[in-house]
Amino acid sequence: MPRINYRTKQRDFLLDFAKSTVGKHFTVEDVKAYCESKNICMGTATIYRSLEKMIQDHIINRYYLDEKTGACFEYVGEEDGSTSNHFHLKCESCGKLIHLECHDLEIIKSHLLKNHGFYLDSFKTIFYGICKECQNNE
Amino acid sequence: MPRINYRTKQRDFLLDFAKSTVGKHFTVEDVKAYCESKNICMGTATIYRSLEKMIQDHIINRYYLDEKTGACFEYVGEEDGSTSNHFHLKCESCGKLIHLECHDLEIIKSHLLKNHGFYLDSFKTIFYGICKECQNNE
DNA sequence: TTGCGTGCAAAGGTTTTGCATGGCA
DNA sequence: TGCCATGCAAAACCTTTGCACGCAA
Repeated sequence: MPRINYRTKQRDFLLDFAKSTVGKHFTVEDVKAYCESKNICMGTATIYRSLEKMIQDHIINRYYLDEKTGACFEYVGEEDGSTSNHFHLKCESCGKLIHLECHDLEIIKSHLLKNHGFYLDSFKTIFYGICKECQNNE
Repeated sequence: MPRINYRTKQRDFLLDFAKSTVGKHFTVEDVKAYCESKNICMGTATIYRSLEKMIQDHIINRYYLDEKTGACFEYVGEEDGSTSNHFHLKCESCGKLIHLECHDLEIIKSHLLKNHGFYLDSFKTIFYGICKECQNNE
């Protein structure tokens, strides 16, 4: 596959949209809807191919949720790779994505590395569960 | 949808298969292959419908990995949900899924709950990173 | 000019649904 | 006997691929 990224209208557009969703996630369906609302034509294949490249460039992260059909994407381009104590919590009830800065959770990384030889990628990993608000509502 | 679970050959068969995979996960494809090897006929729709019911009955758990290979299922019927210490580690390099039983990781759950009010679903959460073997190869 | 990027359509794979039949309670 | 469960096939969906053309470098 090609390695070079040409700068195109579509790529710029998609990148702008992704940036506008910081702290949330979006789906391919969301991109399509946004394109339609802006009267911009972008083929489905292009969306998938562009997203795929951005994933490989670590600009975007992809993950799958249980409730939804289809993949979810999240913009992570501006995050500092050295902040290894940034974690993502995803509420399975309300869908909210929580960005958590917590030094204590460093113990997870070191424990996994020392005791199990596993280097944790805290950017990619998403902790699923139930947030405080949703616990109270139940 | 119907609430009652009739006891049928197919359901028993599927449950037996699920139990035989404790500590690992399986896919719909695995179920099909097992059926074929045992010369038992079970339609794809039946597999999906039965699995769906078992999920609702909390007998099995479903989660999605990054590859487009479809859903993964795991038998959890005999585990105690309140003290579950079963975690999933996924190697981003070789793709291996490691099922890890580790009491020490309980500290993650309690820390997230006490300090951040977040109830961690350790069945659904997948820790992404690099396994020991792949670290040595690099 | 080169060859990556794009749009369209078709293909591929997974999961769901409709319907008639089978089988548990 | 009532009604859920099943098998088959088709449909619904999401995602990928093939191909010709467009466009950035």
